[in-house]
Amino acid sequence: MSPPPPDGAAAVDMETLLADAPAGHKQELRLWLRLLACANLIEGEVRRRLRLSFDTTLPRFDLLAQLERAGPEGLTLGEVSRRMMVSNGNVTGIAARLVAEGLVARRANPADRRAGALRLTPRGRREFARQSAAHEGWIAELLAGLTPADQAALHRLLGRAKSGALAAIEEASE
Amino acid sequence: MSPPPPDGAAAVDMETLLADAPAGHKQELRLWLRLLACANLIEGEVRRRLRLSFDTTLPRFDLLAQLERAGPEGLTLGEVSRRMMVSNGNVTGIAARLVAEGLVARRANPADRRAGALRLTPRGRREFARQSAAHEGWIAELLAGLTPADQAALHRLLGRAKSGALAAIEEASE
DNA sequence: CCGGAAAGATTTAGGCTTCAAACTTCCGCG
DNA sequence: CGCGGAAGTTTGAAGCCTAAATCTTTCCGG
Repeated sequence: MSPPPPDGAAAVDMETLLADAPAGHKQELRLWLRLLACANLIEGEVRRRLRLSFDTTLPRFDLLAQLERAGPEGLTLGEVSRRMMVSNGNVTGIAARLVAEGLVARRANPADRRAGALRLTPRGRREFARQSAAHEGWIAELLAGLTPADQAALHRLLGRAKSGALAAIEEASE
Repeated sequence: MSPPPPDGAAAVDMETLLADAPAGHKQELRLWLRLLACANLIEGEVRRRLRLSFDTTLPRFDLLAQLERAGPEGLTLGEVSRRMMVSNGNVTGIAARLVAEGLVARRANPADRRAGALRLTPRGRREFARQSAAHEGWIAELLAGLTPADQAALHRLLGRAKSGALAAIEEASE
């Protein structure tokens, strides 16, 4: 999603197309497509800037953020995977790259040799501080089209949507 | 994302964590994390159901949707890539798999041998109809936590957010 | 003490995604 | 005509992601 596909042509996304469609179609579908388009648009731009400014990726950034938040104790791989809401095996790979880059260190836990802790190295901490500051600015910039009141309202509605979806998922998997 | 990671443990996502954070942090960031969490939650569930019910994926479904909407003329690869807002090379691979599965056919264009058209096969059309009906129901179900008024308000706010983000991206790339 | 279930982590196979580099075909201009 | 750039597509390298299988270590009940 990052860059409006290499060909610089006018992007006609699915959402725009559906708006023109025969209509009559479900309102929920239109809402969902817009939500998705909106999230993908912003996420893509953030990914692009992470790559251009810091030569890194969103998953790497997210993992560093988890470790920064976790403090000096660090986190196990499993804990990181739960917090990032991604699979276990996925974290193995991302962590391996960050270790190779010297931003993250693994320390064995003598009390439980299965679970080693992941921690930021000093360099990792410095690097994340730089990235994090830029990231926060980007988000503010990308959401600047909304007034604070809009932001609050959107936050509230998304909260409802999230709980509703969670309930639906919960119910479906019984 | 899709399934609360294989380990069935309680998911503590980044958004929840940030809410607990020292506070004082930017409102935009909280909004963004919630938007992302919400979109990922729903998208993940849709992906999961597509896999379980139809043994397919979201990109495949999206590509079929584009072709269905396009009518009997079909679309070139480039046109599909623009509409799906993904890279050119990406569509090559997805289309190749759909062709191998017999849901999509390529037809050469004698007038321009570079650009062949992609079209649904009869089987592709039938299959998409099945998937599409289920998909629409899923979305309605997952968004059922919102009243129609909530949905309308959310749709409107997301429209503003999208335009604002587009403007910011536009401005940044000048 | 010991045998099996449970937990943490890794591996494997397959798919999606991007960017950048190549390739083919088309088109316009000299 | 013929050549160079533009357009459409493909390929390759790298990374992200999942589900499922596997391996190691721990824990617990008998």
